[in-house]
Amino acid sequence: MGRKPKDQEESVVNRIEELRLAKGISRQQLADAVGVHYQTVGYIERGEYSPSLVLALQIAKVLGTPVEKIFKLEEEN
Amino acid sequence: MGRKPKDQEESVVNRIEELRLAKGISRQQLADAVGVHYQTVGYIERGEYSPSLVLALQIAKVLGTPVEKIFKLEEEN
DNA sequence: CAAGGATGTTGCAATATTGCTACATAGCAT
DNA sequence: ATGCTATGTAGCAATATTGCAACATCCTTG
Repeated sequence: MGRKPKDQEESVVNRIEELRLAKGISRQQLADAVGVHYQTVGYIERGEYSPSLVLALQIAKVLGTPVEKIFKLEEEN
Repeated sequence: MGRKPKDQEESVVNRIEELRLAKGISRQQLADAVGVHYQTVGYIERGEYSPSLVLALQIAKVLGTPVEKIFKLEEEN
């Protein structure tokens, strides 16, 4: 599928790289664990994409951390 | 924007209607609170769409319930 | 019977997300 | 230097998500 990662209103920040490194796994391993491409993980870590809910739930499960602790909304209040 | 709600691998179930009614608010009110269309809330409640992560986080915030308690992955294990 | 609110459903357009391929760099080992 | 791994970056195609308009039904309430 696909397109190129682009703009998108700068809506979510995440701590997945930090948590991933704490578990000592690579992007490729995390990608395999949740069933996506390693580039997709990269785009999400850099904040170029905010993931779908399913993907976010799977990542949270693998990292053993609740969704709200990993992803935080910006432009709050 | 748009297209029509379609297939999509049946991936997530949710309890947002239950929680919304418990708060006594309509779809329109929930939609206003999170900044989407009321039809969008309908599609999500019926499971025709799984929302984006941002929308899921906003809904969870409005309903005062963590994301994992509202949305559950299917086809687990 | 109006009139209105909440909801369901369909259609089309615009944008976001993902898969996948290909190429680049840097580091670390052999 | 050659290889391998991890990562960044770009493009294209396919699909998912959202906005929005128009219509419907079902329930109230006047």
